[in-house]
Amino acid sequence: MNVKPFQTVYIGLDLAWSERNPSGLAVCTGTPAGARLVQPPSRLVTNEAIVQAIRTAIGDAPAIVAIDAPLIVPNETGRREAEAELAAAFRRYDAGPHPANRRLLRRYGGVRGEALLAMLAADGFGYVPAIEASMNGRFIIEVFPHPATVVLFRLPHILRYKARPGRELAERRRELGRYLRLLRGLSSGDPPLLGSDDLWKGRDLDQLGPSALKAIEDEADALLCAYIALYGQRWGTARCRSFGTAEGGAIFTPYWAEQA
DNA sequence: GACTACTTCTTGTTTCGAGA
DNA sequence: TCTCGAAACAAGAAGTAGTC
Repeated sequence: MNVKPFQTVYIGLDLAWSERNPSGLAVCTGTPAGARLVQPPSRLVTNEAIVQAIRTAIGDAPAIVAIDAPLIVPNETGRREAEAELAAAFRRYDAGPHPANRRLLRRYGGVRGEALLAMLAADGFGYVPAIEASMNGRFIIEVFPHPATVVLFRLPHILRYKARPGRELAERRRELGRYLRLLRGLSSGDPPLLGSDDLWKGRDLDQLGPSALKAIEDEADALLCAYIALYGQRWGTARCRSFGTAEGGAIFTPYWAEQA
């Protein structure tokens, strides 16, 4: 991929906890003033495929990879400080994060995020707990889409588009359709994300089953992760906040300007 | 056999009702 | 009023049953 000088590549990765399930990946390029989607969201399975896709996308350019998955998990049991703080701030919006610990993640083959960090370190990437405005280089951050949707789209609670016991397919379709419309609206956001206007437009969600909906969810979350990276570089701590610590794991998310 | 759909599991917090 | 326990809810993934 040919990236213009001084442009940053913003990569969103909705990372599955194990390689048994596909992960969504979206690639945008631009500057803190705005970016364009250059690679429509896709789904990849293995760590190798993900790393190769990232290497192909970034070339020699600086890049920020925003990953929706636990990256630093030092605790054997319980939950991380980041999850406790995030839950306290966003629980009223039903955006409580899933507890992550090594014992739980061992069921899925270990902390996949740590493995990816190690693989991408060879390409000059370093883990950071937060993005500062206009920072330049190659960074990896951990993000969580639900709080981001609440803040970016000013929602009273999260969009309930994920499969849950008792949640009807019709509700999932309705909420996912709403989510996709909001994502397309980022073309007029601050910063704007262009090129996503036609995404999923030809898909009739009412005709899709749970698996097809899940695939679109993964792609949509990947796109939002990429936008969080762009948003973070645009606003930094003025409109974003990092929960937790670098040592114990941190989750970076857009935050209300008056409270960030 | 491959795919889809549904249920269950795990961890931790919040809410609500019952009892002291 | 306070404490305790049960239920509900969030998340991602595994396991199982059903269908083609």
